[in-house]
Order: sequence, then structure tokens, then C-alpha cells
Amino acid sequence: MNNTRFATAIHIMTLLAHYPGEWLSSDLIAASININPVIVRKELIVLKEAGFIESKMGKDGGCRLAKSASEIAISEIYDVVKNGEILGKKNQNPNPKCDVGRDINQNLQLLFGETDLLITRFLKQKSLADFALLFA
Amino acid sequence: MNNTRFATAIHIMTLLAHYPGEWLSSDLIAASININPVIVRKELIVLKEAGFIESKMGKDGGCRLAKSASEIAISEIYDVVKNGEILGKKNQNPNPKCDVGRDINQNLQLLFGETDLLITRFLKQKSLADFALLFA
DNA sequence: TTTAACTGTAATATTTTTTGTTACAATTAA
DNA sequence: TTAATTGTAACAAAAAATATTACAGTTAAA
Repeated sequence: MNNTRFATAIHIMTLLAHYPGEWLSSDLIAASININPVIVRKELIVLKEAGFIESKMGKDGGCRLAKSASEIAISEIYDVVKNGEILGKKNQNPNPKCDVGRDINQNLQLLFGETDLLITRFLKQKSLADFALLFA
Repeated sequence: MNNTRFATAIHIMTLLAHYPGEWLSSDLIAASININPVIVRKELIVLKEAGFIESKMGKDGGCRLAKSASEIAISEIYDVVKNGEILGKKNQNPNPKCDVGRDINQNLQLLFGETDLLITRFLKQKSLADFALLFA
């Protein structure tokens, strides 16, 4: 995970939580993050599919939270946004003729899985509402 | 962290732990991981600077552990290998004129720091020796 | 009913990161 | 003296991430 997707998603969700009920446009959100609006729109679609937000097309359209910020855990945002494994990629073709190469990926997977579970549990304790409270 | 550095470093260290005392060449290690030997040598240098391994130049040279595998925690390997933040990059220039943009990176940093600490503590409980025991 | 402000989406380009390659000096054992 | 090796630099290629352009479709309101 060497991208900005988690930061971007949290930024979007925090903005929406900060202005509850208001329909915010992707251009406004993009201006706050200072990235391209199309990237925001793509992430909004992911957040919408996850059930966190709802959108309205046309003039005066935009997005807003689909449920209370206190009902959304940071772990849920993390879940929809993470792509690879938390501790990085595995090597693709370790040598099966070697004791270590043969079993390395299976054993790494175990470790990666445990680590991811740990993070998910930790982030589950934190709600979007908690996080949004940190802003003026 | 969307690279193979952690997987590569663990693979290297597991191999060395699996053949204690033996000087393994970077070519042999590269053949086990199935990656380019130069990448292995670069990672070996990092592991050497961290004090985990020692190397011998010249014919019959190679690398071996500088201390017992039971004295090396997985968290230490994670520490030397991680580059960015565990939950990804922050956006570079959030808008300081926005309540959220102004403080987002500081608040993300807090969250990232807590998360990283959690992982470090978890991986500290696991030694290289434990991990190496999983291999035939 | 026309216009302007939006979302949704595709296609493509650019930049950044990661991985691989080639080359060779320096070292060591035999 | 030769062969095997580490250490290191410079560069190339591939993959991933981010940005850009374009436009069809929707909606509110003048």
C-alpha cells in the first residue's frame, strides 16, 4: 500500500462528516485535497458501493453521508480501500526445489493475515465521528 | 508499502537461519527467491548495516547471521525494510484554507503512528527462529 | 426550453516507484 | 594466476499510481 487511497478516502469522509446533510461536489472535495476531481469521483463511487455515501446527479448535485458518522468505523473505510497486503507483496516465483522457497509464501500469508486482522480490529474501535471531531 | 522488500528480507533471513554458520552466496539466495542477485546484494547490505548478518568477500565468500536467530525479532526486520507509512502516503498539498485540509495530515500522522506501533509490538513477539521453524 | 452545474465513466497520458540488468573494481582461496 | 565472490554505480525496463481530457446523461432553475 504505497498510494494515497486511504488518505484520500478518509479526507473525503471527514469532509462529508464535517458538513452533515450538505451535498458536496467532487470539485469542492478535490479542491480541499488538492488532487484531480476525477480521482475523487472514482473514489466516491467505491465509497458509494460500500454504502457509506449517497450521491445526487445534476445541478446542485453532490455527495453526502448515507448514515451517521458514528456508525462508520475507520476499519470499514480501510477495508474498501486496501488493495495489496499490508506488509507488501510476496515474491512471485520462489524456487520450489528449496526448503525455504517451497513454503515461504504460505508462511508469509499466515503472518500477513494475522497482521491485517490486528489492524482491522484496531481501526474498528475508531469511528469516523471520532476522527472528524479532531477538526475545527 | 507495495513492494517485495519485506518478503525478500524475510526470505533471506530465513535461509540464513536455516543453514546456520554457512556462508551463503547472493547468487544462491537469489536462486531461492528467484530474483536478480543485485537486488539481493543491496538488501544484504541493509541487513548488514542493521547488524543482523555478516559478510565475507572473495572466493568462498557469502553471508551468514551475525547473531542467533532467536535474538532477532521480525519487527526488527520490518523496521529496516519499511519505507513509507503502513497505511499509505498522505496527500501532499491539502488546502490550508479548508478546516479539514488544514489539519488532515497531522491527524493522519497520529493514526499512522499508532497503527505502526501496534504492528511493531506484534512483530516483536515473533523471532526469526520461530519463523524459521515453520520450514522443513 | 435552454443553460449551467453536476455525476458517471472511458480512454489515454504522465509521473513515480519498483524491479531488473550490465558492468566492473576490490577481495580472497586455492 | 585464476575463479568465485562482495560491493557498488549507472542505467533500463516494467509496473503502479496519478493526472488529464472528453463527453454523455441528469437535474435545477432562469
